[in-house]
Amino acid sequence: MVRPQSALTRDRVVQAALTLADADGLESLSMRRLGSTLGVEAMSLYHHVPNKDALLDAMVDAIVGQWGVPADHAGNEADWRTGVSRVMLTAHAVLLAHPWAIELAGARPFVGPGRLRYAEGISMRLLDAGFTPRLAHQALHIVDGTIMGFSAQAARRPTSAAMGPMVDELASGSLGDQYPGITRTIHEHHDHDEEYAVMVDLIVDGLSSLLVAARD
Amino acid sequence: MVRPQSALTRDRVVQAALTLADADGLESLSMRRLGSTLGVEAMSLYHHVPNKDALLDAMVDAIVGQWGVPADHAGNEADWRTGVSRVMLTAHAVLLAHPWAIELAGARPFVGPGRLRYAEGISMRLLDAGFTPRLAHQALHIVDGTIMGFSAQAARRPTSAAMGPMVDELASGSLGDQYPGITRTIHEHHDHDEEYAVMVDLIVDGLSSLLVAARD
DNA sequence: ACCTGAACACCGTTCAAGT
DNA sequence: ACCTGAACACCGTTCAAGT
Repeated sequence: MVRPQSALTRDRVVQAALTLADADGLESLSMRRLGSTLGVEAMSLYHHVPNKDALLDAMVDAIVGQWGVPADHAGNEADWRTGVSRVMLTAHAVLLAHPWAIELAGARPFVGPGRLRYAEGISMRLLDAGFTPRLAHQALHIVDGTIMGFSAQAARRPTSAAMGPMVDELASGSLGDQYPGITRTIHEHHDHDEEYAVMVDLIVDGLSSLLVAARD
Repeated sequence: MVRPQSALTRDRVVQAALTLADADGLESLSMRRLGSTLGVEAMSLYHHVPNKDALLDAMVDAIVGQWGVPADHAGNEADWRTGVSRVMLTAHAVLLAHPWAIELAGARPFVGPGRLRYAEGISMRLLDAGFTPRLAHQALHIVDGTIMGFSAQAARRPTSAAMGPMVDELASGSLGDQYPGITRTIHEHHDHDEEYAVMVDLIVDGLSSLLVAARD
């Protein structure tokens, strides 16, 4: 009668999947392997999750749910910039801590509670600041696209092997005739986080302009 | 002695893969299936392509190579904005015509001739316009991230089934208490191409500000 | 109700064998 | 040199069977 404390639940399955993906990457996440980390046959998982796609959706939603929401700033409308910037920076950091989530999030349109929490946070903050519903909608897409696009760049492991032989040739300068522009810029060392901060400012400034323009 | 006109080449393999992915999606692209569209066993493909990953890299590079390069504008430096905008718009259109390329491009760091052509085009145009190498480098990342992030949004087929049940509930207004912000904005019909055009302007304006700031 | 084992219809890739 | 067939080590998922 005593229900074993190790009873499977949907939540334990998702958590174990997150742990496995963090440790060994997405390509190691098979139902059989996931089952074995839970001490159970693969087929048992199907009692708690309809199929692997649903599991992947739940994993992404758990990550997006960690992006947070803009703080309230005690009714200071002008501070929507701080709030939105902060969420964009947090989202980027969270994605980099779970790089597998980036390609998944880019490919799956699933909307769950985690994504809604984030979207609601941004939308509400912008509406409070005087954005029209239409402009808030567009701003959410802009914020979203920026987070995903920039995070994808940072997450792709730039190993020489994965990037291919041309990058080494570029770096050595031997392709200077054919690609003079990139040859001149490729050695600019870039602090990705700093670049992202510049991008976030650029976006928030842009949204600010859209807001002002819409007021006239 | 007559070499059969149907001889396999790396190029024919890649072309067939593009056609297959366009027609049936990435999940239908298996080596066995690809072989059969070429009238050949799967294993023959390995004489022209080292493995499937290399094939995927070649496919993405073929698509990125279609993004084009900024026109020269007869030495009119101020027109870097037109040139960069045009490439961003073309890139988006090309990606939407081959949606499978978006998730691939987001996941693979491979740099081939197609990507170099695009990167060289943008870099050169910016350097000509007076961007420092450092700023041109950063601008390329910004342009790249914007293209990928926004295209990913547009490419995810937003079928009700794939997005999950919460979107329908939101649309019906039944989650208005929990998510008042998105409930207020979700019905803003958005023309995605128009939104992207706004985003491109926002980015180009931002780059312009960075250029001006760097001059002081 | 929950878990299992065998099975089905696939994968990418190897390797020795054919021409 | 190029193509093949069989095989290996996997997949996600079904289904009937166990408790």
